[in-house]
Amino acid sequence: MAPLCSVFRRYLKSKGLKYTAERADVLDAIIARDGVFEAEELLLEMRKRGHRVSKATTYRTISLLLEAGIIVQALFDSKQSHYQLIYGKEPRDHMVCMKTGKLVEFQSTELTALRNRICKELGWSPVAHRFQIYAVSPDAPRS
Amino acid sequence: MAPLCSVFRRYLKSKGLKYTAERADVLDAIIARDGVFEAEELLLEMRKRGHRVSKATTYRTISLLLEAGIIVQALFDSKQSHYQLIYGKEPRDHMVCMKTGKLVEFQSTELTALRNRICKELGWSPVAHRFQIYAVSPDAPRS
DNA sequence: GTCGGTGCAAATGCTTTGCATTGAT
DNA sequence: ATCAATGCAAAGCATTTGCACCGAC
Repeated sequence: MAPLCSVFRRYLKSKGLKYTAERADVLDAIIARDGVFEAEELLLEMRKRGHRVSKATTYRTISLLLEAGIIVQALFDSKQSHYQLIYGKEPRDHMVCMKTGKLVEFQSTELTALRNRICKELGWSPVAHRFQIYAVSPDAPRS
Repeated sequence: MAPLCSVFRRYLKSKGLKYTAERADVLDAIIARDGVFEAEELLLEMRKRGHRVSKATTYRTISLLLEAGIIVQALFDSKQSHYQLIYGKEPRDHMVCMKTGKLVEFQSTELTALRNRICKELGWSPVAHRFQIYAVSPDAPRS
């Protein structure tokens, strides 16, 4: 599997765009987080490493990474966007604790199979899906 | 099954709040739409019927209906919130066409069973879930 | 020297809030 | 009288955009 930066570089090249230091910084910050992240967290991560990338560039890079299929939008509860590195990984779904906010990722091939079956019945061609479970984790204080 | 307005009224009463004409208007508009809706659409719907409810009150009422468990947030793709009447209905999931934007609702007991199984394995107690399939509908023009 | 890239600040657009007024019990 | 509800306009907040400047090829 090609390293992420070359995947991104290749994508950019195909669009006549450049792989700049700022774009590399954003990608590095995403790799460092390795999980669900928000735009603001990337800014903090980069600052921590002494890199100053503007908010605008960060958002613009996130946008490119989405287009490239390297990251996807993940959670869907808050108003804020959450993203997640996806390239080279199995798609992951999320379970969120309604009391503690704890987030657990899981994957289920059964789910994908079910999705494909539902699509087939209706004559649609599946592309992707999102599944999020709201639940209470065992370590939540019982009310 | 109790009519929606009494469910709402009962909820409000339990919180020491009132069932006002404006709140009734919002609920009526939601019932009239019968599907996924946005705040702005409710304002239009109400205007169409000659009711003037402010944007602020509409949002405040949506908030109360969410608390009451009468509606839930539905789609999760755009920045905008989408809601859906849920009380007295089976939870419904969504399939969105990536080319035409067409929206289809479906329900799957299998999905709920799968959700419960996943929770059980991890020791969590399931409360709710959301599932959205991204696909291409058969009536989309092939690229 | 032409394009794209960047940062800044301003704009956007949905949603929320502060506040003065109004209404119900 | 008290307590909540309403409408308006202003504020919030994540995200996007316009613009001037910079740099690579």
